[in-house]
Amino acid sequence: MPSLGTVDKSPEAEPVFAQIADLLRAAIRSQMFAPGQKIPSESELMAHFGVARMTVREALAVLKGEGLLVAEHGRGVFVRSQPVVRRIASDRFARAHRQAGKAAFIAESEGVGKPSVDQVQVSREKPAVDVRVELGLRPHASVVARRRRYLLDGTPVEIADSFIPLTIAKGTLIEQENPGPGGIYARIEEVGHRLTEFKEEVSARMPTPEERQRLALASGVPVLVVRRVAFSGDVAVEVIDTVKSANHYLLEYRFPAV
Amino acid sequence: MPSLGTVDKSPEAEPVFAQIADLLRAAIRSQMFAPGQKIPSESELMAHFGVARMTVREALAVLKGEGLLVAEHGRGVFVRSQPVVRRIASDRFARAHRQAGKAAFIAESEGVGKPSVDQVQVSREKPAVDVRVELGLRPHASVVARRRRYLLDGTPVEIADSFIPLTIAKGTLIEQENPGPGGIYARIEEVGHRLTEFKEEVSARMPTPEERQRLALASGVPVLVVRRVAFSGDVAVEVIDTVKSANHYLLEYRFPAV
DNA sequence: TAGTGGTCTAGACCACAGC
DNA sequence: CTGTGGTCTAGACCACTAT
Repeated sequence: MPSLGTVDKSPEAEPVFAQIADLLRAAIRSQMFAPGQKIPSESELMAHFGVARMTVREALAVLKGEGLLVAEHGRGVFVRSQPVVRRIASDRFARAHRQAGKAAFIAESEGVGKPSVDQVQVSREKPAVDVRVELGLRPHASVVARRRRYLLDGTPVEIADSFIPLTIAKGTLIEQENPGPGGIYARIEEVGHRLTEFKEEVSARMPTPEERQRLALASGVPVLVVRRVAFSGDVAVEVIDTVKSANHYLLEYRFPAV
Repeated sequence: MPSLGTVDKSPEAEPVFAQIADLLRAAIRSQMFAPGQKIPSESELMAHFGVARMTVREALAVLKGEGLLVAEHGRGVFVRSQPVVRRIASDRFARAHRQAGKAAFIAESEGVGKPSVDQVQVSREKPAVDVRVELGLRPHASVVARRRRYLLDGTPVEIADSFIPLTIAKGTLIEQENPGPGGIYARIEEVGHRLTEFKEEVSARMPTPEERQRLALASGVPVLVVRRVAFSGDVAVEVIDTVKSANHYLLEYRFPAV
């Protein structure tokens, strides 16, 4: 084991677990432990620092929470290798893509990996209040809800729930599992709602347990929460709520100076 | 203490700490424990579930990591009250704001709170490689770096590091602590670089310890990382790296369908 | 089988908040 | 002073991985 330094156990010093976390963090940053590499076992760290196991584990918990380490049961603790980031430009909704039969997720996946979709659920329902207001619907109006998960090379990267007013989606392929070439937006334009503008609201938070499970997130990985509203003139024709693994996404926006 | 249910300690059941975390999470979601309210103490939870203290603490650690709970030493553990979210639209860089003497952070703070800036550091330096490439500079070119922290009603919300080519900033107010009315962008336009476009790249991750300290972040709060590049025609005139508390920000972008 | 991390116990002493 | 959470010890048994 490479030299990790020692800790100061005097009462006025920092907590020992914090010192160990700092030393390990510095070792990782300095590449003493490279991404993907195994760090010393808990037993070795106990011996090296002369502390109890829980103290070592607390230090490791700090670094797992920062997303720097991942544990693999029975194998060891490893430095998390940096993820491949997907750069998504805001032209991913270009009409040219739709006319070429590409839905947005397929367009943005080009050159990154093989896109796929699963856990598709389509239903008619009463929308939540905020969705209803965003769509400008009357209190008892219905929407078609499309819920699904997107994967890249088999790795789940995004959960997406779309809501389209029933008056637009009724009887179209939007109500089927497979909405056809060009995706939902192509179908919406076919029934006469030419898309003119998008609005996206971006925030971040820690995932819920269900999101962690569906996105197969390691601890210490937040999610990007994006709500997009598609407009045809002044009328909103779709609201989509997406939850993206922050590991896999980098969103790019361009806008003119006005 | 309200009824929290019981745990199943049989070997084939879920780990006890996970069950306790689930029960507490459900109690919080169902408003049994409302935001800001104190949850039962560790001793009470130990007695209620009949487990050791470390088991209770592990359950609490899970919920702290999710951002649902915060501990206050000597007082108790509390349900985190939901933060005020700042909605920031992408017109915050409008020239009209600059001409009214408002820098971007002041413009975006209107109606939200009282903006302020501290920890200002201005220096000339060699930029990091990625900044240099983004600015299209030659290998030994220098930039003016402006580092500062933004606060809203005294609460730190954002760390921002700007880099402006020395050829643009030299001898202007950009090299002073206070860049004057309208901010940096006003000064850049004054020396003949009319801004035409912005690019923003948005991602999220857990904060480093330094960022946690400077932004006064509770555990379980990620940061939004935004790099913005300002363009005058084809030439990049500024790169700014911002780290924002995800608690306080909701970014809004609008873009036309093309 | 040996070594790893995952869970859990039953204590201890400390620092801080509030009465 | 009491009760709270923060830190730490020294064990135990389990589940998983690799050989």
